[in-house]
Amino acid sequence: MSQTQPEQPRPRGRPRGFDEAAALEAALRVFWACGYDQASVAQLCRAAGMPRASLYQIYGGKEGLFLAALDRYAATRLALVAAALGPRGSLAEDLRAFFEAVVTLAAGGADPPGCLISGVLADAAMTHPGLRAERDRRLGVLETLLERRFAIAGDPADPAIRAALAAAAARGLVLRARTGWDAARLRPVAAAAPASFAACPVPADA
Amino acid sequence: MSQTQPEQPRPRGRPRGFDEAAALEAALRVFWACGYDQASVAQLCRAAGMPRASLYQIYGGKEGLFLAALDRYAATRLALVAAALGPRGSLAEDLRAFFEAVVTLAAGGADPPGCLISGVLADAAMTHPGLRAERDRRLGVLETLLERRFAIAGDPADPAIRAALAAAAARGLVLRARTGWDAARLRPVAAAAPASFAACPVPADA
DNA sequence: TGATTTCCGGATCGCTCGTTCCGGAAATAA
DNA sequence: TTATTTCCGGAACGAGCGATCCGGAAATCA
Repeated sequence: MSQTQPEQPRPRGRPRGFDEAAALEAALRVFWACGYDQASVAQLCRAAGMPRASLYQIYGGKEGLFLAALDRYAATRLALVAAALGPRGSLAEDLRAFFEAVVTLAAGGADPPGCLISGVLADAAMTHPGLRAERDRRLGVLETLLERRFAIAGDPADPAIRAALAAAAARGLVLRARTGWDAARLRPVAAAAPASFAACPVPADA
Repeated sequence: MSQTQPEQPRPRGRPRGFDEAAALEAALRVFWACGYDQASVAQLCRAAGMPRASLYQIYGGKEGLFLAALDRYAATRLALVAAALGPRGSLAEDLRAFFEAVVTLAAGGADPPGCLISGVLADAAMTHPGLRAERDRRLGVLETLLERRFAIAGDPADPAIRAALAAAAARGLVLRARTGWDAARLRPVAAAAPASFAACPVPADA
């Protein structure tokens, strides 16, 4: 009861001198704040307290570290946004919670402004073909989540189109957060979104 | 009547061996396709048919060339989007023309996908402080245009908020264009936007 | 024609980057 | 202790970047 030994009794040689999870979190925030290309390996190692050699040993390189950071980002940040959608109240109520979660994520203050996926990853994928598939997969998640929620609400129009439009609005808000708009300025805009995307009965092709 | 001599009789020394307007247009497209940092001076000069020395002579450097490209972009591309807003018809009709112009600009096929301002400039400003003011000014133009149009329509709610939301949706569409969505895929989403932003009577704070 | 002004092509300079390599240090296993 | 395995700190490499410089070439002016 004095010690917990959840897994292996001990690795073999000299143990690591840094906390892997804390290092990944620090690297994630550097990528988030600076962007993929502008975050230098030296800066990442310094912030993470991780030796250069260990970065290449564990993640294979800068790109591998970035992919691991994306996983952590999805698990710790996007999970909150996804949970806000997930049906709890009316469509308008859940959309309200969703857009509020988006504003908190993008301009909450605790983390760098903007979004690691729609901002940093989407941009990095333009010049690093190895990140294209990751970008397409990660971006598609939001449309899928919204489409499911619209479908549950029995929305009369094509849920995929409503989802794509709501996702676009969310990403436009996030872009504004990255350009300096704070939460107080974004919140009234986000508050107007549910009425636009849920209250309107139908896109009205007539 | 055989020749037109609009301005100076002649510059003094050896004349330039390239067309300045065509060179700027070519540089604009390189920035648009590659991004600011990824567009190397060598690549810009090659595409523009402009010698390195002339670039520094005329524009002072890479950043000066980029600012000139932004001016050209606003004059030749954004003018179309602004004109679509009108006012020419009803609010819904003008919004329909606006979002269609946005899709054409961002995924029309003739130019690189995405937007030079909300994409390339917004990203470059993150790491080049000298571009921040330019970014804030250029981004604000769209909100201003939309706000004027909403105000003309006598929209019951705060026009600035409706404008910010519509601008966010437009930029989200543009982001999707940059990630590979073509015009055919974007158009139905854009077509659903006017009904969301114009038809709904009021954001409904109740 | 000769003098002057401007343009241009290429070499070069610092600088930063991601990556690799190597030897000493620290831990376990026998 | 001795042998073995793993981590770590720093030096070094090769490539690409933006920017500068210089001498020859091409045009106008006197």
